[in-house]
Amino acid sequence: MKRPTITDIARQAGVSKGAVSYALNGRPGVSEATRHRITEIARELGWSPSSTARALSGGRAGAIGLVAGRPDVLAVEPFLTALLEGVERELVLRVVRGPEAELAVYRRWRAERRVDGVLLAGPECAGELPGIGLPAVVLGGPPECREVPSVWMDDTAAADEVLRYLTALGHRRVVRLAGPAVLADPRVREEAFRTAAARLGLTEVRTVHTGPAPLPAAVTVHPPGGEVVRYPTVAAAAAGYRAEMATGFGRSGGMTGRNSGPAADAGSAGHRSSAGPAGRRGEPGAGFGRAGEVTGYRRGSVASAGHRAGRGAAAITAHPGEPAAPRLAPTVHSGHTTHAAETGAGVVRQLLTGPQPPTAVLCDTDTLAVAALVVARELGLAVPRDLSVVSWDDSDLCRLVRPALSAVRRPLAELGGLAASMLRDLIAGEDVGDVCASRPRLITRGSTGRARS
DNA sequence: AAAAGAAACGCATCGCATTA
DNA sequence: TAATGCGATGCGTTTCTTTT
Repeated sequence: MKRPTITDIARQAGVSKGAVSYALNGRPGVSEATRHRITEIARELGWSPSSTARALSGGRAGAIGLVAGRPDVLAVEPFLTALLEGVERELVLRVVRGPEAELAVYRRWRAERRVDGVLLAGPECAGELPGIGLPAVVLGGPPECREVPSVWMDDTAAADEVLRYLTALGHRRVVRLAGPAVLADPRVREEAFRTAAARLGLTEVRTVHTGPAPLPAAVTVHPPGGEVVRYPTVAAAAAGYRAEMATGFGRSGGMTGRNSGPAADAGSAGHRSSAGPAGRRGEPGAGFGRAGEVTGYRRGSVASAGHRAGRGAAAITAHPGEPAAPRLAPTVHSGHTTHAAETGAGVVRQLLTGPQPPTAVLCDTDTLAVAALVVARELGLAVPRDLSVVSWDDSDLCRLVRPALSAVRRPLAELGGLAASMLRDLIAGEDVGDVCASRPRLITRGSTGRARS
């Protein structure tokens, strides 16, 4: 049976389609009696608006988009459900691998007018969105890109609360397991962690990366013999760099052919867990200048982050000194771990069986935290007697495992709601600023206890 | 003020005319 | 006869202009 339209309602009510539209949209232009009659007939006929017709008439898709990178993480991390609970809008969801694929989706959505705007699950592509012409809001990240507003969470306060709590329990050797966090910028978390540790005088805390290392906030490419170019994001740098390569960097010298340079294989190595020339993962090494600036960023580093930059050996400089950007790992290695939990478990095993094992671990995701629990059990360690575990994500998983995990509860639904609201305003042409969601809170459960002396 | 009527939105599809 | 090009039409809704 054909679905009823406003034409059917108009015919039955003896009015024009325009009158029906006004009546059903609560707009002035019809009498209350006519409005009531039209509303009743619409209800009797079971009318509901056609979204395609509205999109046709209004020039709007009536939906927003979310591109989720790191499908492996999505498969196991429950954050998305909590986030979407807050969004409460028609949402087009797409899963891709890597920033380039993500940007391609945005361009296609824009060309097809598939969505009116997008929520960005990270800051990597934010700098590109204004150029593409899609209104966007960055989720979870810090206010970093001036063109794109962010809705973010105060990880600094959360890190402070966690470290204070652990310190009060006597913990001094604390390791942060930095995983492939999806809705937070790992650089901000790292900075928050370091700052809080410094404030508490904790000298034995450190970060170990179990997934991709943080990406730089801004990138400068120094092509051999060419003009220095500055890009707001790694994605932009890779795209620009590739374009430059196509034209041969002004046909200058310096092209040494395929896989030139010491880091040329970084991209083809798949998931690399080791750091660059400095050796230890997650710590600055050779090629680093003073704190806050990294020089000599190698081609392979960018390529491995999902941006195949092409051939050549241009020097690439990351600028973590840009807003809210702490120190960087020396090499941006494999952008996408395929088995986050297994990788995390391996790292925890190394930590706990090595010299000076930590008495507490703070895990970026609940999956990592569960992996830590499992490994501790494998090694015959009791949680929390021998090891305290804190998750930086509080999902159902944290309550289901035994012992239940102490966790930082982040306001994900609130974040989603705020982001959707900001995006709606942005689409309507209003000015939107950065917004900070409620402060994350530490929920203590059975996985944390006094440090073993 | 209330209501009617027409135009517009973007795209797919159809039918007709023209050409090879 | 087949292929191609082009204009007309319809879909459902909103919005603007005109009329009562």
